[in-house]
Amino acid sequence: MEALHRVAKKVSDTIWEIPVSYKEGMRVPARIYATEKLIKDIDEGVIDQITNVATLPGITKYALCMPDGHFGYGFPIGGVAAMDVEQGGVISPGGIGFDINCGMRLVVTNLTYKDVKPHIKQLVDKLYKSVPAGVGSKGFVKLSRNDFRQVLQQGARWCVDNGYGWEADLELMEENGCLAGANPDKVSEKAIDRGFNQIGTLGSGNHYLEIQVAKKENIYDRELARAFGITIPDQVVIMFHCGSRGFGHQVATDYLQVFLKVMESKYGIKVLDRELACAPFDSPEGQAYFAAMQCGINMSFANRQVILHRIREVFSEVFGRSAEDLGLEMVYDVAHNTAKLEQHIVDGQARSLLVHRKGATRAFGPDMSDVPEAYKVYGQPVIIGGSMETGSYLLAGVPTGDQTFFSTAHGSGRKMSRTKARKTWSGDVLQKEMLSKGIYVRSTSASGLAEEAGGAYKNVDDVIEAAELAGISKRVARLTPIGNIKG
DNA sequence: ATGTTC
Repeated sequence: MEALHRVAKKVSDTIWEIPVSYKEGMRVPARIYATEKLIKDIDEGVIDQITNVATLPGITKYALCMPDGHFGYGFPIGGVAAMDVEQGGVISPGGIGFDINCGMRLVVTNLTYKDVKPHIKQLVDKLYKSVPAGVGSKGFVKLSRNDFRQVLQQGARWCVDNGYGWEADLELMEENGCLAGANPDKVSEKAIDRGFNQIGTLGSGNHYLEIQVAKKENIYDRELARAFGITIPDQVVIMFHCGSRGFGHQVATDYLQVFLKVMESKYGIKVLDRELACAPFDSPEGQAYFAAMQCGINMSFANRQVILHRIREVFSEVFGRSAEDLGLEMVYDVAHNTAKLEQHIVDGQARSLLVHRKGATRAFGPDMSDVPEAYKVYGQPVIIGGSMETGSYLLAGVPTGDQTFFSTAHGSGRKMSRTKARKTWSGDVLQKEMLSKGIYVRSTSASGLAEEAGGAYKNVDDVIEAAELAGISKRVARLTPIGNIKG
């Protein structure tokens, strides 16, 4: 993009740095991760947004934008910002996203493409019924509001204790599927009302559940693939993408209002965009949002856990074998809309940082804390949802990820607005075209399907290449869709 | 993303 070439210094083939002189108030430079090829697809607005982020109190080292970055609410989607909580660092809902702990889960099977192909229509049709999708969808798990508060505190553990999943699942999730700081007392009744019947639901927009094939020619690192459970040629896997539904949305909405009231009057913080509303992490308001936001994180882990349970039921029914027998085991579960307190070394000093990742995935390298024992020597699995037409990726974190506080991309990244995508494609035609390409897709909404057309996204291969060249994650396997339920 | 404009 012309504008970025003009304002940024090219630090390497994949890093563009905008200096603090670009805009008054910038505390640190902004860095955008992209190859020359990707630069042309980056929204002009991303430059403005990421440099706004660079003015926030406590921001450390850089305001970062991942290679799938695009325009978002306040922060770009793909934004990463680490705030030093001992230096007045802030917490900002715009740096986390409305869909708190929107994330990805990947599950393997011991089936091959040949095994699954004759059943794909039946599998997708049954999954479509079992995993409610679309706006306003309700789950089959019937909870009281007080049960739901337990879910908010316990996350995926609640599900396993109540028959939705296996003990071994918990080990294979970011944070083991639960953050301890969640406090339901900091959540509004309205948020509880919106969320208590949404456990086990997919949602809408770019949320989906997909059956994919790890084609043998698309394995980039055989050792890592094996470690992560991809062991047979043309193995079938299941990937899904969803979040905290109306619950997380309400938590974000509630605290944006709280922060707007106190930000300037009580804390003297001025932001360049109201969408960057924030409060000091160490303030009562900041701590309350942090505790409520962790409820959103736990709700979302629980949501994905119940969906996994439903997937196991459907596969078991279709193949007439138990889920254990079908090898329906977790690879991993990653969050890509969070802020988490982490220790990082910055210029040789250990710092306590609140790392905002908004449309960005944590990608811890080998031997780091919270990487499951089974993956410790390899680094954390990173699950990248591409578009439903083109494909997705399994990656791993790498030691050189420290440059982004161990963060990488989260998906392909939109390059076309939803409005424009709706005008460009017809959902019905797209569905037929995808079927002819070997992808059986069902959606609650034809226009919603059109919004998610592959052409509305950047090329996922380019995004992943940029992340690998930059040294923030490495490719393990590319995954090809054969069936998709789109919310 | 979102009871898709409290």
